[in-house]
Amino acid sequence: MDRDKVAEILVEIGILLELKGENPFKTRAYSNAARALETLDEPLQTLIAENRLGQIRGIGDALQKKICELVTSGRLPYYEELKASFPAGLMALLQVPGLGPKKVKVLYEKLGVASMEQLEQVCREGKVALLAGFGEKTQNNILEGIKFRSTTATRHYLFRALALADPILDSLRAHPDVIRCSTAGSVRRCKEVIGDIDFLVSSQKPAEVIDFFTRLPGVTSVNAQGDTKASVILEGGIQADLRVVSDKEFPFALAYFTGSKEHNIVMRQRAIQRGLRLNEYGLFRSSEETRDPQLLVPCATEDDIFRELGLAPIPPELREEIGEFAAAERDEIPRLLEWTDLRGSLHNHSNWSDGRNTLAEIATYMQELGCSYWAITDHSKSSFQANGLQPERLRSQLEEIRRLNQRLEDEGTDFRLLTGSEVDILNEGKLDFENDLLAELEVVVASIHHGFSQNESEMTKRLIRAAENPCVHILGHMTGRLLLEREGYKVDQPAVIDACAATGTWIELNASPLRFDMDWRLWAYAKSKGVKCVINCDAHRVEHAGFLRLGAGIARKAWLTKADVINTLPLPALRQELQRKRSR
DNA sequence: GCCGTTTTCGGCCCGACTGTTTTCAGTCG
Repeated sequence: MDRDKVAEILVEIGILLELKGENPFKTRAYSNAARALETLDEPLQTLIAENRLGQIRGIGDALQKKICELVTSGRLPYYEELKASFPAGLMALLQVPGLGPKKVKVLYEKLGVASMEQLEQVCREGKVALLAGFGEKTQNNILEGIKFRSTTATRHYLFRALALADPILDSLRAHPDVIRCSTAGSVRRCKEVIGDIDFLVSSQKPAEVIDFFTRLPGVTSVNAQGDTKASVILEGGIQADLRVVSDKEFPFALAYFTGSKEHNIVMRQRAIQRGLRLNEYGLFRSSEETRDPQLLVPCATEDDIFRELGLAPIPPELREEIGEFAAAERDEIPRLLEWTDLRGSLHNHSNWSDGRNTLAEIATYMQELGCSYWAITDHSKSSFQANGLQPERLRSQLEEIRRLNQRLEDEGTDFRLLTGSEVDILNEGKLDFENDLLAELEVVVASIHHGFSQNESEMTKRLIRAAENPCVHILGHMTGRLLLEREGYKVDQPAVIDACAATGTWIELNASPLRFDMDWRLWAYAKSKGVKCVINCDAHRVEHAGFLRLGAGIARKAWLTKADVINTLPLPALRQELQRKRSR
């Protein structure tokens, strides 16, 4: 059994134990262990083989034994028995807003509720309101929650969240009673998908700001509204939360609400170790709960808080408790990539295959945007669904690109279109074009677009064989995943990374907000092997150039610097690097 | 179930809001 599946089961055990009413620290131990597994930077198999699993923080004797059992035998009777002790539909009830393990347990034990349908029925019959600890309002809220879940998704694309958040942030910023404001939460941490949008404001008149927020255009309903916070639903069903604090509290609240939860726990523990107490209102010289301003350690910004806790400032994107504390203690937080470091994209489409715009439109747009280059990598012939190019059409496209570039040169501009192809990786790793044609192209991206059902070992071999082709510069969207839509195909990504390291092949960070593939969690390994990243828009229309900014955000989350990313190079240096693999 | 500059037992991050209570439990972030 692989690592991700094991982590999934550990999370499930944690939830099942919560339903059983187990000690909350015990249940948390399971989700902590799952997280620890997800962020391993070496194969789980190796750790088990070398008996080093117990050295991982968060994995003790009991969990080590259970994980070994799962990996080696693929089964865990403890889990199976636990799972069998509850009906299958019970877990889903936890998805209803307002329902946690305690309430679900009561619903199950008192009313026999074991599915969403049964829950809806007992609510309609008025039975829920009669339970101890429940009431009319809870019953209605559950019905509302069921309805909400069935009509709107609970996870959203980052770019949708940003599109909603930016105008709200502008409105808040313009409000006379707002001193400082920011997004917080997963949006600020640049997670690939988000659950809700968090806003933080400092103000001396919180009531005015909260009232203003709940009446903003785009707000469809108000879930909760108090003295310091409000929760609303925006058009499209995305939940947005606002917190209002005093300006003195702002940096502490910003750090707190940016999270992640796991990151915050470590921050608090560090405070406790220093005889301090950290919460959203401040860092206090006290081991007791307090908000005494006399005891406050003054901090004007988040950076000051990190320094007080013996840490170099940690950028929001890195706050996932995946090694940022060790790095910040040693003052080794890298200077992360800025999106303005990027000079162009090396994987894009035109109307020659399934893109919207002509080559001339693309050249004009990208040049005006300030790019130095833009590769045209339309689909190859096997992607007939995407109007893939036959060799003859590709050769005539090359001609047109040369003519366009000549015109650009005559006009005295430095911007250039680069010729290229997103060539299909066929079954068994053969490419859709012969090498003599690929060798004529400046940029070759190799990607998988069909045959998704092959098993992991075949997929891995396909990708490795493509990487071994001297004409291939970049492996495109490694897993083919579409966020919130479909899982990627199974592939042993570390093995493919190893092959890229051995062959000098670059790996794409596909900046399409539906993909963000290869996943940010894997770049630390790639970087350790010396594999370079290319942040590509996979643009199908000129406006997709905006994806560069999102891709850079994900790259920051992956700890990447300017030096790790190929398309920060100016054109002459890029051309040299493109030649390098072919002359190996 | 994990963990140790409080070290092998007794802790484990912290506060706001809601609803059902009348002082608090559950949920959420």
